[in-house]
Amino acid sequence: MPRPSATVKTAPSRAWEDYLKIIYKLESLTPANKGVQTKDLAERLAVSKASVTNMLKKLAEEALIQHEPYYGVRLTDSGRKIAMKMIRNHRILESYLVARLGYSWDEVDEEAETLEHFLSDKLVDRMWNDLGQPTHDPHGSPIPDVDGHIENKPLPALSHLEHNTPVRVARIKNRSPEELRYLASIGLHLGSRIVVKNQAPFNGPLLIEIDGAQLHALDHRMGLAIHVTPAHEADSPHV
Amino acid sequence: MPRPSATVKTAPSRAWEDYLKIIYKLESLTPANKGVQTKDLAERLAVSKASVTNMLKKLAEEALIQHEPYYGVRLTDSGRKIAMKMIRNHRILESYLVARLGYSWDEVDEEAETLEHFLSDKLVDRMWNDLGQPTHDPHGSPIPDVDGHIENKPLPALSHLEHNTPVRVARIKNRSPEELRYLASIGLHLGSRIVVKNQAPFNGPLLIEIDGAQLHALDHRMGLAIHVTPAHEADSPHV
DNA sequence: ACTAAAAATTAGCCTAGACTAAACATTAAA
DNA sequence: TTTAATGTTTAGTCTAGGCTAATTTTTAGT
Ligand SMILES: [Mn+2]
Ligand SMILES: [Mn+2]
Ligand SMILES: [Mn+2]
Ligand SMILES: [Mn+2]
Repeated sequence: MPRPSATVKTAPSRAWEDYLKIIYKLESLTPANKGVQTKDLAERLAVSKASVTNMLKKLAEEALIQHEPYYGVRLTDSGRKIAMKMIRNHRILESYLVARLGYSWDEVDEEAETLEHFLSDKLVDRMWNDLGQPTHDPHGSPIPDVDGHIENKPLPALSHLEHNTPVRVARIKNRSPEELRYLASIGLHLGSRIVVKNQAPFNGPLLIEIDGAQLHALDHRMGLAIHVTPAHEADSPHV
Repeated sequence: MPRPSATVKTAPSRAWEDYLKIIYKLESLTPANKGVQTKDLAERLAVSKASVTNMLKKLAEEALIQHEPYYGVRLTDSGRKIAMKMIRNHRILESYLVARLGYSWDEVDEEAETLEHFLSDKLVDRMWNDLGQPTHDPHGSPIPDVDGHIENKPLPALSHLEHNTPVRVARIKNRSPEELRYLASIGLHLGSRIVVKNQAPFNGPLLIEIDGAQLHALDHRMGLAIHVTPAHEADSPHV
């Protein structure tokens, strides 16, 4: 590696960017009075807890995070900016692969997870413009703008809905390729009209109707990942 | 980094791939009885000679090259295969950026130099098919096929031509973005019809006519990088 | 044939970013 | 309130891939 001189500011590495991105994602799942935990980062990044501690020290030195030992970690503005850039790169690339190169929604994440770190601003910008400046990716997740602002409208999950109220699928979070393929196979896509008929007790499976057709039993955890808007609001919310 | 276990074969790193690619490129400039020199690799890769020696040892251990100390280095079949894959990735990406995202030929190399290492086979294949399975990149360089075979037709350079014989530009090798922009600015593109009117002595500049229009003085070294076919052979050879 | 220059290697060092094992701090349970 | 479990940090290692300085080998010039 070309040794980065002490004075010249070197670009953040792939590792740093992934840490910052995951911290961002875990922040939203963290109670407001706590920071993101070392353990959770270690788990998501598939790395030892000691490695996380070690990296957090470096990120804190560069003022990308605030790290209070034993309390947890929070992004600073500059750290958040880098995280948002990764998410923007990721989601625009995923959108492009689906729209222009025939990828399906279960294939894009793997590709994007690596490439997000190596796409130039120019390339991301050109893909985004070529697509008509989309605001959401193929999973319905919002694309941050170039300044790092992101839509943050909380949408209810299928598992938390009143029964017999029609809704439309607006976003599907964090599912594995296998699960995404399964959803597609039962006809559940972004924009699908869903009616929850019933939920079995003890966090049991949901019974749902998809586009007025067949009933399907859907695992409770899957229902947590599927976020919806009221059916009347927008017929096909983003895409 | 996830420690690669001793038994599981790990993918070659970016550094290894760049070494193999540059070795491939230097092989064609090396006399048949010699190997590629450490010094030349160090220069092209912008690393120290000691670093090269060090890496060559590792590449030789994996049987990607044959390294005879003080003599030089040659690719093995498996090393060449990796080199060709990088060149294929690089050239297909460059082609795609020009054809689909409005890049000009001077902008693509920087992007491709990094991304070549991170593109999946699937993505490269889809870009290639989307483009209609091109055989040459935007600089006229041949694209290796998936098995690593590459067209190897030696084309004469402008600097070595008979005067007053019309030719067409078929390939432009290894020029900087600045030089490529200059060539475009004087109307010299792939497929341009050129007549060399004169060459000043002592490797002096060439006097050339471009598409029957104005005369331009062209530096001898630039003329070495511009390769041509006879004007009658194909009107617009690849592109 | 001898010597000087060029090229290559060796030896020793460094940083990034992993790891394990052990020590320490906090929280939850008894 | 003491203890056990959980989470975090520290200490010490390791590999990849760089570096410089010193040494060795080859090549070229006289
Ligand atoms: Mn994704
Ligand atoms: Mn990533
Ligand atoms: Mn190139
Ligand atoms: Mn490269």
